[in-house]
Amino acid sequence: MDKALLSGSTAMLLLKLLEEQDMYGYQMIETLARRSDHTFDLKAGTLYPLLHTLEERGDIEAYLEGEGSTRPRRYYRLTAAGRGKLREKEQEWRQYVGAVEQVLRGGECLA
Amino acid sequence: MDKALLSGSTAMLLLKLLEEQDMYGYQMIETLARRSDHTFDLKAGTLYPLLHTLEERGDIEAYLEGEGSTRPRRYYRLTAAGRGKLREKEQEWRQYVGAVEQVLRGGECLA
DNA sequence: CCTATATATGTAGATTATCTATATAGTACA
DNA sequence: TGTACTATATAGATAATCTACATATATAGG
Repeated sequence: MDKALLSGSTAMLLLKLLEEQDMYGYQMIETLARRSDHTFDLKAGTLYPLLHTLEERGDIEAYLEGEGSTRPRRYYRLTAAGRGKLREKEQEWRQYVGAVEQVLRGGECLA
Repeated sequence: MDKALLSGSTAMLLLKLLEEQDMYGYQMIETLARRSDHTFDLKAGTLYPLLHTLEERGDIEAYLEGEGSTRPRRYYRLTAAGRGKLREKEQEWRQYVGAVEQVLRGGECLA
């Protein structure tokens, strides 16, 4: 699988996961891998910096769960702004896929 | 339009165009723009280096047309190897799109 | 005639998103 | 005891795009 194809849509996928339920980083990696039949095996070194960027932009918010315990997890929740971003990105995605399909469909519609 | 989404699929689109007919660089930019309703407005600075790379890899071959005239055009043709690459990339593309759709479809199929 | 725009190809440098590798540390199992 | 899995994080490398610049011909309008 060419990793370059993933470029640009990772943030959309993460926001989508968080729209369904709050999650921590490692859980997102697992969920994406499972749901995509391992087409997306996001690396930790890709995910965590991306989460930090999304948090800085105000698209997601972090909170610690199980703070007293030995291993607190850093959960993320989608903000209202993040929900808007998700809608935008979904629309862009549809447009992009449609455009590629139109090229692949080929000469029939050369106009 | 987020340019990052384009990443990785540009080569596939160019190979596809050349499968239909031989083309020169500028013509590919125009054809992609027209056929995608300007979702893909590939820049010259993106296209030409990419064409050179594809040529080095043996996926496409160049030849000059109108060599005597004032402005000869550099046409490209798809090689047998390039045709194979195109089939591979199309398959990867289908898999990638399917995986994204499965994530966007959401919690219904969390398994 | 001159100038701006379109055609046509090309290179250099910046940006961005991914990757790999490394670091740290608790938990589970053999 | 040690190996693998869970969990988060940073640093540096790689790859693909972009913008900006460079060059040159053709065409259309003032």
